[in-house]
Amino acid sequence: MRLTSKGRYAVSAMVDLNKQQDGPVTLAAISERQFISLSYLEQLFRCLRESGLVKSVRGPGGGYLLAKTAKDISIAEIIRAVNEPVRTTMCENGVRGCHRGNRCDTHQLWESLGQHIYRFLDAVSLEQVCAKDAVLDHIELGKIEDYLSSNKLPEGAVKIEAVS
Amino acid sequence: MRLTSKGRYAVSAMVDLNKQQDGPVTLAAISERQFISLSYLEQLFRCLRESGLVKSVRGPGGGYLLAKTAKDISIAEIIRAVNEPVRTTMCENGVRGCHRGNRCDTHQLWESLGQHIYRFLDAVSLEQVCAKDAVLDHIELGKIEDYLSSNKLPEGAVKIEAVS
DNA sequence: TTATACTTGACTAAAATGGTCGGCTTTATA
DNA sequence: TATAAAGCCGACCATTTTAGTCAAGTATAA
Repeated sequence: MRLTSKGRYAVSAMVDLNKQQDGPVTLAAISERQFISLSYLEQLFRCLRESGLVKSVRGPGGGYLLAKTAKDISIAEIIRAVNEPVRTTMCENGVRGCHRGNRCDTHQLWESLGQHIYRFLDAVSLEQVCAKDAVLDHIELGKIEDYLSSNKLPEGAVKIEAVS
Repeated sequence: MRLTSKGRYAVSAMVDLNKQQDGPVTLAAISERQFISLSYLEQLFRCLRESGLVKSVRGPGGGYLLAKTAKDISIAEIIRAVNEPVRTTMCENGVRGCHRGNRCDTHQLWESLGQHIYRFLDAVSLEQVCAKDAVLDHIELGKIEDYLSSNKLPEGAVKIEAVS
């Protein structure tokens, strides 16, 4: 998982989609409201659909709908959907640094940070972002404590590609 | 503050520097150990010096030294030192989205995430990263709770440049 | 005075990003 | 059943950013 503006565009689009009440929402409409080019939205929604976050209705009157309720969609899922699966870090394949047997010093730092970011984004749902007076600082703190105490490593955690 | 490999290189170099015990450390030596090109290190250390994290000794036998103790240098400082100051997000200058008076929906999300990352990196010191058996997950959790309860907004927090 | 090491600025190759374009398929409805 | 609305899909491309090189300095210990 990487943090790029592509992911941010995707989140904006999903927020917009969630706010529209009835029937399929066309990309053209999202494009106008969010100032994202239609072609780019097509790219993003293809990813979102393939990840099972939205479903499409073709033909006139068609558009996109959320495939699950907003409460069950995390921001992490959205961002992951539009980014390529992470390449393995250099720490594993030994191209530079972190090789010849000695584990690199900063490895754990980046891994820890990556998990930290992942936990944050995974703990925030689309619904929470859409809520008018969401106070994310408090929302996520509780969740994060749960994660840490449960000690499970979230699959697909954020990779801060380590270099040496 | 941005998270790029430039920052990761800088952290690796600082870790290396801190591990060398006596006297100034030459960039040539760091270059060899960390597999970072000398020219690139020069660029990085210029930033680090200008930010007051290291000091240089010129001439033969010269090199670089930490300007403060490792305990007093946070990873956030290192990364900030080698990256340009953040441009204001689009949310403020109204180029696209988030303009015409209505504050963008995702603004708070990215701001919150940015602060979250910042707090993490600010709570970890160079010394901790160098410590052999550091368990960052636990180290940072305590500190983060302090931050949240003390309610102060760290200046220069991480910006996840918001787009809409 | 010379070799070592930092200092500085200009330049550049490669990759990522954020798109565009054109043509296709599905389907409601007139 | 013709047509237009909408999604689907693959190829392509310009710009920016990143990571790095190069060349020409300056300071200083020995």
